[in-house]
Amino acid sequence: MKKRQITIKDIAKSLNVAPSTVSRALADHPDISKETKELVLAFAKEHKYKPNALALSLRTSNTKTIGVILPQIVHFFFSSVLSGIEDEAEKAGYRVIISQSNEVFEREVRGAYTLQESRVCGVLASVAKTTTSFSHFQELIDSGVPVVFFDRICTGILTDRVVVDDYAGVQTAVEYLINTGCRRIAFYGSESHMPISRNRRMGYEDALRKHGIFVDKSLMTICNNYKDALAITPSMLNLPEPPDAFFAVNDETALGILNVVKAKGLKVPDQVSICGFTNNAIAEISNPQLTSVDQHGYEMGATSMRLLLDHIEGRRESDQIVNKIIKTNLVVRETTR
Amino acid sequence: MKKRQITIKDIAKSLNVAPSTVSRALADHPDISKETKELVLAFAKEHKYKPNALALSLRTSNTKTIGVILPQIVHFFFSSVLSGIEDEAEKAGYRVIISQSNEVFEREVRGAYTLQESRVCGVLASVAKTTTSFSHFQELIDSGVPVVFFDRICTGILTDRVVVDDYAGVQTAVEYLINTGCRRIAFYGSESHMPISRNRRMGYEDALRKHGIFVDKSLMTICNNYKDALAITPSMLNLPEPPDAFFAVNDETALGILNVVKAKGLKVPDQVSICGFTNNAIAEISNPQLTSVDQHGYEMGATSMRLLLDHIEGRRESDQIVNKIIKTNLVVRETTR
DNA sequence: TTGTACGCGTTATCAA
DNA sequence: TTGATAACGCGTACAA
Repeated sequence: MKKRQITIKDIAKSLNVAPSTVSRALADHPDISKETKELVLAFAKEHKYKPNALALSLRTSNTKTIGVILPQIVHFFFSSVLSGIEDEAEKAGYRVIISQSNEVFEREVRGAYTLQESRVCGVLASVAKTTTSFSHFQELIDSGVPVVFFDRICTGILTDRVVVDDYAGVQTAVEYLINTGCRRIAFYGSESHMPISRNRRMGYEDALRKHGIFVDKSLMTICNNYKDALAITPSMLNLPEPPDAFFAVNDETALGILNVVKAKGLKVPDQVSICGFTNNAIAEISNPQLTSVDQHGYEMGATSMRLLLDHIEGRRESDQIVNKIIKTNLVVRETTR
Repeated sequence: MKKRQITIKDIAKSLNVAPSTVSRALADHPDISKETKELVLAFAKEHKYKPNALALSLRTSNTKTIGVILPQIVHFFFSSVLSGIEDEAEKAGYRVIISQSNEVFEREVRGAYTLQESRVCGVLASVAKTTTSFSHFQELIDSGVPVVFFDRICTGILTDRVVVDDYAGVQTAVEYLINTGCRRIAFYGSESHMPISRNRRMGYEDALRKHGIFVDKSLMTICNNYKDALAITPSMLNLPEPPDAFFAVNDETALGILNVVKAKGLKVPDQVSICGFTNNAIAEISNPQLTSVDQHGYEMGATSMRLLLDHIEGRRESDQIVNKIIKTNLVVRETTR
């Protein structure tokens, strides 16, 4: 039951004028007489005329649309970023098409392809964990579609990036733990090849070294979710020299640790400090409230979008690459001294 | 530096054939000779030809795009729904444009308008709290754009709806509390005029009445976030006859209650039972783990999308209205007996 | 087997 | 002040 929407032609026919006249009247062109304008405007309003964005885009070669490729919408961090992107896009009069990869490489590629078919003006992307080949992104850039990577960037590709200062964020947090008296600090990280994972690990190691603390591999583990944290933490606590603090690369993991530690009867933060990363909504809600490194997802989204718009609207040399770094900040709550 | 993408015309010119020949070759039309086809396909592949979705949409009057209007992307429930929508849309070959209202009426209206300009094939919407006039949705429907409301529906408008069985969900949960020995059950709800709020309240009241328990207004309060729960709960506990159980319309609120109750030194669930709604990721992570009513956001999104597709692709009489109800289920964890 | 012409909805250009 | 025309990229009915 597809009802065709009313067009300029329809208005023209009904009013016995030329389509071009209607177009000009609607655009408030100075050449059009007051009477014709009023006539057209009244008719358009009555029949709820809405310009066809497709036809407009085709004519102007400008879709006023940007595409977002991200791993998972449901994650707090990514949905925060998306929210920032959408708010900023709407302010600038751009539409937003989303494509979630669900961490599946093939779907990410398909998404990039579809966005290009849609002739988006630009793409904001955060790559899937399984992605190791980046030609789908390179193809976008080669076709003249600006791409800005956020968070999970793509080192192989020369383009704008917006990242959080993972390294400094972790280092600051770990130093805080050290300064509050912790000496055996465990690190729960991701094994991935992605820069963010490496940066966080380095931030941890360097903080220890800076304070002359031995980097003990037995305190470092691959663990980045709640369930695994429940499974792994008991053995950590049973070490001959157990940790007196934990740093986790996300808040779910930190809460897993917290729950195990509490169940063991250890006092938080008196005997064990815990610090997470992201500053998820859950950090504030946990008990005791979780100390965490705020990743400012919303701001990252808004910043990425603004960067992309600079490109799209020609406010910047296109061959100039910008790397924005979003400052993290440590939100000290109750799981640390 | 907007580089124009390669078109069928470009290919035609380079290969000295007519555009229509290229078009047919790309579509694997039987009339085209093998040689020409191979020639065209090879050239297209080499130059990374991608069909222009705009031109195609304009020709076929079919954008293969759907629009989503929702209050806030960052909420766990809504991002779950969105994820379900996107997955189902991608399966069916549809693009997804998002528009978040941030609970602001004017922005919701603008979103509906923009989606109509984009000539979306259909719209999935959940209305803002501040929305009391619905003409922007009616206008979509009047223009032949099918609309499916999810969760926060619009009673004034005759169209498909997908809701969770709030009433039954709450009733079941409250009955569970009653059956496990609770008698003074507090209710933390929303004051809104929206059906979901009313349904939940009725589910609560009816469960009590069914079991011959007096509906005590002093146990019912307007409270639907963590902070307010921290503020309000102490006075609840100081009532002459304090509650022995709490039901909250979302999980953040339930956790606020939980934290206050624990701080008071009351045993959960021995002295006080607590039940939330949504079954947020945080429910599993809290300590003790929160009993909650699972709202199945992802499934709601997927179901809504499928319903919309039935409409769009003509698999259903367009004047027939469908109300889908997503069954909730009570996930009993550790905050209830 | 391939080419020509048209239309989808719009606006800029030129002509009247 | 208004109208006719062409073009954006594509597919298809019709002609060759």
